[in-house]
Amino acid sequence: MLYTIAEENYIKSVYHLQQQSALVATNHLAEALQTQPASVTDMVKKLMGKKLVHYERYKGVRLNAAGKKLALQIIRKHRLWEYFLVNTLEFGWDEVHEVAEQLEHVSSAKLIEQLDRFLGHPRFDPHGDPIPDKEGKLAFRQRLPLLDQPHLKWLEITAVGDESPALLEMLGHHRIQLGTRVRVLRSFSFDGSIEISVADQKPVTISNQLAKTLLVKIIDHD
Amino acid sequence: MLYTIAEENYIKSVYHLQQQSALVATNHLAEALQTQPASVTDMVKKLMGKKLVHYERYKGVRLNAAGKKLALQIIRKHRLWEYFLVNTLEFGWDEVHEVAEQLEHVSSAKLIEQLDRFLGHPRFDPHGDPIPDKEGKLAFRQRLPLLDQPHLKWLEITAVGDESPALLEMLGHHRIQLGTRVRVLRSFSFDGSIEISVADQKPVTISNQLAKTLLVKIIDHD
DNA sequence: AATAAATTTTAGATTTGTCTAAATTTTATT
DNA sequence: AATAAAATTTAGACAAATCTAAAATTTATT
Ligand SMILES: [Mn+2]
Ligand SMILES: [Mn+2]
Ligand SMILES: [Mn+2]
Ligand SMILES: [Mn+2]
Repeated sequence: MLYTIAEENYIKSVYHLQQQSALVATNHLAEALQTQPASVTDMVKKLMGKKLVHYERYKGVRLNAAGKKLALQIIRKHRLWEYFLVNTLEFGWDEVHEVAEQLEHVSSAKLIEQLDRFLGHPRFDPHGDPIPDKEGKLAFRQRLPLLDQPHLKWLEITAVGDESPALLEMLGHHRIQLGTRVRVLRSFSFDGSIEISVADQKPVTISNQLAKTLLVKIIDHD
Repeated sequence: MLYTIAEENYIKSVYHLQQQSALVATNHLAEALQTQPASVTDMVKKLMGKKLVHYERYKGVRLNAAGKKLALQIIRKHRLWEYFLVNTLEFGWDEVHEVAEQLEHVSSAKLIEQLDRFLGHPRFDPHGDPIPDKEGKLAFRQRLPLLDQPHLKWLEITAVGDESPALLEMLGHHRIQLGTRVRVLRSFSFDGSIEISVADQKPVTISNQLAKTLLVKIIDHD
C-alpha cells in the first residue's frame, strides 16, 4: 500500500506525540502539523479508513500496529537521510531537517537499504536520535538532561534536545559534540547554571538552558 | 519561485519533446505524461500564467528562457541522482530512473551542489546522457548509432538509447559498457546484423536492433 | 470547396487536502 | 446542577490536478 505525503506526515506526527500521551488530541496534531483542527479530523478519519489508527470521536487518536510500523519506516528514512547529509554531504546538523522532511517521502525499498549499507548501518542520527532498523527496532541509549546529573561522574553527550543553528554555534564554541565526555563540577543556585569540564580541559560555566538541552549517558567505569 | 511536482514534470516533458519538434503538440505531451489532452491544456495555461512557456491555442507549446532554465535544473537533479544511485549505491542502470523521478523534485540548492561535489562533478549519467552543470550547460559528446558506422574505425560507446533490464543483460553478456571500445567488421544485409570486435577480443555478431540502440563516438587517433 | 477525420479546447465533474464558520460534545467553573 | 469555556466535529467552500463528454478548430481527403 502506498501513502500520500500528507498521510505520512500525519502518521509520523501521531507517533511523536504518542511518546508524551498515549491518546493524541486533535488540537495537538493540528499544532504539530501547522494546520486546522477541522483538517485533522478529516484526515484522521481517512487514516482510520486505511486501518492505520484507532480513533474515537472527541476522544483522540493513536496508531495501531500497522500505523506504528509505517511511522518507524518513515522515521528510519528521515534519520538515515539526516545522517547521510551530515556525514557524506557535509551539512551542518542545523541544515538537515527540512531536506530530510522531503527525502523521507521518496519511496524505494532498495534505495533505503542501499543507503543504510553505504552509511554502515548507523544507529543514531546527527542529533543523537536512534535510527530504526529494517524491522523497526530502536537502539536504546540513555538520554538524561545534563542539568540533573550528579557531580564528578563522567558523562557522555548522547543527544541534543534542539537542532537550532544557535545551539550548534554554542556547542562549537565549547568544543562539544555528540560523544564528547563531560563532568559536572558545581551547580549554582543563583541562575541554575552549572560548571562542567569538557574532555578534561579547564572548567567552563554553561547556562541552565544549555544544560537542559544537552542529554547524556552515565559512563560506569572510571 | 517554487513549482509543484506536476508543473516540474510538464516542464521536463516539454523540454524533451522540444528536441524533436520546436512546437510541442498537446497530444504528444499527453502521451508522454500518461494523461489526457484536456488535462494538458489546463496545465499549459497555468504554466503560461507562470511565465514558463509560450503557448497559442491549437498551435502548441514551447519553453521560454525561464522554462528552459527550470527544465535544465530538474534534469540536472535527475541525472545527478541517477549517477549517485549507480556509482555510490550500486544500483543497476535499469533500476534508477523511477527513483530519480522522485528525487529530482526534492528542493534544496545546497543538497544538489554538495551531491555534485561529492560525486566529483560528473558530466554524464549512467545512460550516457549529459548532466547539465550549475549554469545549465551541457557537455557535448558524439552519439552516433553504432549501426551506421564505417568499418574498422575505432569507436567508443557513449550512450544507450534504452534503459531496459533486457538491454543491460545483453550488454553484460557481450561485456560492453559505456566507454568500451569497439570496431565494426562487417555488415550483413540479410537481417541487418553486424559483426563487431569488442575491446580487441574475438568478433561477435549483434542484431540490427542492438546496433541501433548503442550510440558511439568516433575515436580519431589510431 | 466541401466534407471527413484528427486534434484541441471547453464545460462540468471528481478527488485530495485544506479552510472558515457553525454546531456539537466534553471539561471546567460557578 | 447549571453555565461557561474549551475542544472537537460537521457543513460547506476552495484550489490543484485530474477526468469524461461535448464543442470548436485545424488538417486531410475527397
Ligand atoms: Mn529531523
Ligand atoms: Mn534528527
Ligand atoms: Mn532517467
Ligand atoms: Mn538517465
